Amino acid sequence: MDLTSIDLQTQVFKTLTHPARVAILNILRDGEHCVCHMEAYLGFRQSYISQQLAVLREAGLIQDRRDGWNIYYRVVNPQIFAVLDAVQEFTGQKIYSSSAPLVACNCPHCASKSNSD
Amino acid sequence: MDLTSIDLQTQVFKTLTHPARVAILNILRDGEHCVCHMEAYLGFRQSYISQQLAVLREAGLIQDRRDGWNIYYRVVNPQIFAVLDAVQEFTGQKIYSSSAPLVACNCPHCASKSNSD
DNA sequence: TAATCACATTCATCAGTTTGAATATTATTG
DNA sequence: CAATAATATTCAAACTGATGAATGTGATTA
Repeated sequence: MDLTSIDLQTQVFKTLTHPARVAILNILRDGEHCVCHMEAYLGFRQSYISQQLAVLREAGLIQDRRDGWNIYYRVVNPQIFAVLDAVQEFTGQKIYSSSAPLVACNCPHCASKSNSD
Repeated sequence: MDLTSIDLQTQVFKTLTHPARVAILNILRDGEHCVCHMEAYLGFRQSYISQQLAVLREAGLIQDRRDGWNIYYRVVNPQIFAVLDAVQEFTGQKIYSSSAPLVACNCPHCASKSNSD
């Protein structure tokens, strides 16, 4: 049997073994967000979040886009959410819906959202 | 936000980071199987498979049942297959269907199957 | 009860991951 | 071009997991 093709799958699982990384992906369910969001929402230091973002980026799970001062991250392939959904079903721990409210930071993206509310 | 509830999920992912363990779970898609199956099918030494089975067992993903000389393993909660399905979709690596043919070993279970063929 | 069969556990070494602290980079503004 | 804001990288110590070799256990048969 071909364990090589399974390696591709276990690599994905490896990337998902860290709570902060899973939390980040859950934040990205409703589209792109800047790093300051994750800082505000997760309460970790900036450098720590950047480390986890680097792991997710190198694993090919997320992409970044710069806009002025901010860098916005988004998921490359939304099918990753099906993996998160499945494990949430399995554990009975549905935490995030795709419309989960996020804490606002002072990036232009959030500022405009707050203004329009 | 509650990272504790995410820990439950990352624990599942941790258990799935090993190719042999994912392969074992895929073997268990079509019901219970004895250890000799996994030996025959995966080509690992018996003690190695037992080690991986212990990890899966301690993680609560599989259960065992003794019948004479053989010990049969089965998945506790079939929803785990949805997790495997999701990651196979994500990577584009659909390896196993639930009707994947298995190598026969000389346990009573397989012997009766081989006789009926 | 001794031998055997199927399976489990222990242990030690090696490799990879996590984590925090410190520092670097890059675009933007004045 | 100097200062600043947002984010990234590096490094080292502590921890965790993988692996193989050897051995243990427990049910079964003779």
